[in-house]
Amino acid sequence: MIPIVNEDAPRRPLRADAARNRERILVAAEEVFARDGLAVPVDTVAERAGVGVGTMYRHFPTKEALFEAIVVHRLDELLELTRADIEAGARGDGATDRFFAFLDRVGEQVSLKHDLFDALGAAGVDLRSSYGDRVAELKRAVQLLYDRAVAAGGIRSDLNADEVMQLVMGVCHRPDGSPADDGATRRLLRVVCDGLRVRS
Amino acid sequence: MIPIVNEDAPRRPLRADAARNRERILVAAEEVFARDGLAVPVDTVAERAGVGVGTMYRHFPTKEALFEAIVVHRLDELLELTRADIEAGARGDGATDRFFAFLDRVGEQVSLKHDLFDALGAAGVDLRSSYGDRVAELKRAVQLLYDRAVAAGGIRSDLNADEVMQLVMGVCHRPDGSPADDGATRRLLRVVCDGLRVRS
DNA sequence: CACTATACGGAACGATGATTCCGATTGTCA
DNA sequence: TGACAATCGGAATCATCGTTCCGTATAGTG
Repeated sequence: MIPIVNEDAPRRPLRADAARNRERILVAAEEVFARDGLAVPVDTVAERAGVGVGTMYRHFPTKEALFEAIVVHRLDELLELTRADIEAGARGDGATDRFFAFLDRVGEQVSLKHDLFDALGAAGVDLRSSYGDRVAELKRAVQLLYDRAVAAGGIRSDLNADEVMQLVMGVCHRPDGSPADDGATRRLLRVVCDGLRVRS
Repeated sequence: MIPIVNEDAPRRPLRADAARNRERILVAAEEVFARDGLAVPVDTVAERAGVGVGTMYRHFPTKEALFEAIVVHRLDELLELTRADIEAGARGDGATDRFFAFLDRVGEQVSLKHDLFDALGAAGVDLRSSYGDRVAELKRAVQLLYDRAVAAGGIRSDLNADEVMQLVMGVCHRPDGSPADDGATRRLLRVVCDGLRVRS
């Protein structure tokens, strides 16, 4: 129950070079994971950061840990936007459009950040990751916005948050070496959104 | 230009046990690749076939080669159905429904056979695989059925075969350890099809 | 400036998975 | 049935990748 050590308070400030390297590693990892997802070898990140692997492992005890650091950051950004959407809180006519705009945003992130896709994909399978609660929150947000749009009468009611996520993720995912986007992803997402609308 | 040996004609008939093992390997691979996709270790296939890895490698010089044998078979089945659809050849009212039924079939295969997904996904990236021409044919078929449905006035016209495939594949793909289906996939595909319809 | 705790780099290690090799086995044919 | 080529099985090998270790370098401090 009571943790032996307080993990939140750093024992002491990092040495200057250590702090610098930690930052470099995070920046490099953000780029590399975005491009190639979790599959990329750790050496790639280290090289890109201009740092030895040993250094990486001092800062992040495991590849997973580094990945999680990135993904948690990504999810926090996404949740920030989401909260804005929720609080803007249209329940009337705006609800449907707001929901679609939200899906657009999620879709854009997923198609841009390969790591987000991997994380959310894996999250479906195992929710015990350290960002599991954030994923749960995201899912709750999706469900809430979806329910509001349903209540506003704009979209079909026979889905749930998981299924909506599967639609967006599936459609917006871009396989590894695929060429530039030129708006195809957005167009596809629009097809899905049209499909969600109630038949007029 | 002229091949030194004719690869199509087997030098001599296979020995009885060899033929039996070859068949077992194919059966095992079909099951295992369907369940786990290309990611599964070759030993799993060998074990399932009740055969040593060495035996596998005598029959298929590479993991890729075995995988291709399976996928080519899968694609041929799919193309068979597709040709039936094409020749049934409705150009009028039926074209849209026929197109959707076709997508249903593709979606079902993709969600059932994990290997098909891997193969088609990779095919987008590198078309030089030995089944590349079959994929190309499938794509042509999709385009044809799509064009007919568009001509019949049933669906939107701003997509192409690649994009239609991406929609279906993304939506129907089932991540590795995911639970049983209970019709969710079909429901999602229906959303997509509704999205493809022209607004009434 | 010297001293030491901290941090660094990258070679070495361990696990996993594809592929190769070779002594043992077995089908086929006379 | 005996001989032999085809085939088999699975241990050994090679490559990749995550992780650990340890000798070296350096920021911080007096």
